[in-house]
Amino acid sequence: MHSTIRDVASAAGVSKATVSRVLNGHATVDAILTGRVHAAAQQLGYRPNGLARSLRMRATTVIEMVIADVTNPFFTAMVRGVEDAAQAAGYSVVLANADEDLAKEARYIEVAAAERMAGVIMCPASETDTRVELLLDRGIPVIAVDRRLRTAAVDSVTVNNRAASRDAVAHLLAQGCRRIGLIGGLAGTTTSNDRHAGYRDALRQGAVPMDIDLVVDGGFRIDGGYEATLGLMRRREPPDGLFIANNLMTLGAVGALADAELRFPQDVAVVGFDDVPWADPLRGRMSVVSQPAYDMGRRAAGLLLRRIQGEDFPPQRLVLPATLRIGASSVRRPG
Amino acid sequence: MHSTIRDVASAAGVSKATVSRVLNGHATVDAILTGRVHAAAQQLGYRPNGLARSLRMRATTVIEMVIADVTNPFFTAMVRGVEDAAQAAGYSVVLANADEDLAKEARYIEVAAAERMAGVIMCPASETDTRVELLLDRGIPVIAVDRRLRTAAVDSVTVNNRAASRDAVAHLLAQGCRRIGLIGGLAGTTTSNDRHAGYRDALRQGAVPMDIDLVVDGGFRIDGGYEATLGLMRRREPPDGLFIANNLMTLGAVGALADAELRFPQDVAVVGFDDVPWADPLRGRMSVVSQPAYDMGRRAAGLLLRRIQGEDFPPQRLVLPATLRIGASSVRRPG
DNA sequence: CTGAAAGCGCTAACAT
DNA sequence: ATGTTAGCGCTTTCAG
Repeated sequence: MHSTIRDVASAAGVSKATVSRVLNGHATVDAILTGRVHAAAQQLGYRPNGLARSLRMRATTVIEMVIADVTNPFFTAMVRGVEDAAQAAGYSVVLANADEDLAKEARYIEVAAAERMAGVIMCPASETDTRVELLLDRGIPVIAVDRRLRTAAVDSVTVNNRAASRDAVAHLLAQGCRRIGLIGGLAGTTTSNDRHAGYRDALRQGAVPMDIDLVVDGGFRIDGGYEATLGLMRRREPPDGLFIANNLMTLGAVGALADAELRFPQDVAVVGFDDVPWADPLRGRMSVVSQPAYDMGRRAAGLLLRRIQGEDFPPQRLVLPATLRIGASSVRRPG
Repeated sequence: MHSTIRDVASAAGVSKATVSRVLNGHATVDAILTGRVHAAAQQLGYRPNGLARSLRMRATTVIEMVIADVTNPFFTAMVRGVEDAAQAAGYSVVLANADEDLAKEARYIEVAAAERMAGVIMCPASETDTRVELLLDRGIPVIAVDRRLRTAAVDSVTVNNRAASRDAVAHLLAQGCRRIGLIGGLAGTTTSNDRHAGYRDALRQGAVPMDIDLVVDGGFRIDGGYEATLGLMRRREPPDGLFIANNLMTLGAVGALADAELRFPQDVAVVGFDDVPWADPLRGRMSVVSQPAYDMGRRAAGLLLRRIQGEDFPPQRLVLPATLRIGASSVRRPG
């Protein structure tokens, strides 16, 4: 079926070692033999068996990226960054969709461990329960991106979630909002916690008492955002401002407000975290905290590649800036 | 670092063969030895090396899914279908993002070939130039999904693109449209060709002359749809109807119409192919041809699994139904 | 029922 | 500069 290095060797009249040397350029080989090897390989359509090679070299050239939700463009933008950096270094990256589900995530971690992948970049589904030790125990380097891990001393690439969230909520206060609702993310993730903390910071600084009834979780999903918003806006005393902890939930919120026949910013001022995907229908309208997704991916890959190459350095915690970008959805008074 | 089968064997006081037999349940092994093996494996945290196992067994348990564009929810919905079917059969699926780029696609095909993946499901970037032979030559089964391949006798799972497109355009004609623009996809893909053909079919059936100036390509991308729409609507004689060959381009078109201060269906009636992602902001408004994305993935995986298991049958061409779902965006006259 | 040995395809000492 | 050999970790005959 498929030819092996052995077939190439005998076709070229040399030893397997010579074929290997020619194809990997590790040592200098006589020009004429080199030619014969290339010709034979070409003619036989030879492709090295990566499995055998990896087994022997105790190293793969594939990176696994475990993302929390393939349908979220924020993650797919990160993927692009990872791919570009990895491919420039000769690695390919395969994606695994954990779907915010610890069991699925664990399965993909097992795959990476079993296939002895070169390294793993992941957005952990949980700060504490993600089974990253299965990788670390085997010496497979791991980088956490977007969300940190509490369990282990792994490098992370995140944004300043807390400060950016504080700014966002402070902006709502400056617009005159006094009852600001929080649509939170997935409990157990650092992004969710940090954004929540930023919300509290802003209220404290603004000397606005926190009303626990205005804090609802949406699980980082469209439906969650939809339900949470509807729930909040149907209260006897609905909020006059809304801070929403991710892009998907913001979309859900927009849908919910439309269904409830409420307008923003008139009925409720809205700020979301992360750019809203497919923003065209809402173009320029939404106020959001914008994140450098592509760059986060690139930096994470850079860190991972250094670890893969065996470089040793203390665990890094890269924090990139996320910035509030104000659109119409939150502006209630001029200036 | 990580323990091998050898370590487990000596810890349990048995041979490697016995460990293998216990762990794979292939043969009956004495209960007491079985217990010792499990205990040793557990205690050492033993995980089989998938590379070595695959090398030996000449078979992996990983499926690669090459998708044309990770940012398109249509593809990610298919991914879910593939994952569910594959995992039920004990396979895991890794994703590769070809980004509608033949070079990237080829690289991921090489990865699948090198890693001897069990099989590949792909949405080929080109009907003719996608290098599937690299897989087929190595006996790795391939299923084309969403788009067919012309090159080889590979199974495919698609929808009735042509007929559904004809219906969509016929619907626009029934609304009184006489100058219907087509925003086409990516040249070289069967979906693009078939949807184009359906458009022509409808015009012919409706005895409406085709105006080549109304046919523009948008490359299946948001920007492409945006530019194409803007270009069409700025003509001296702009179209009164628009058929748009995929969801992303429909979003771009919606944005373009907003920017041009045109309303639909009043100024131009619009039908798109495939559900519009994040439809909430447009909820219920868009007329679209709806595709069973999840099911396409599931069926593709089913076919692939049969091929992987060595079953031999003539190349299948599964065609699932796509159906026109009429919303407000295209309705101009009652009834 | 269990162990010894061979071998999957490759690379890297070690010889020559 | 090239060939020979050993071995990566696993499964699977083949003996016993």
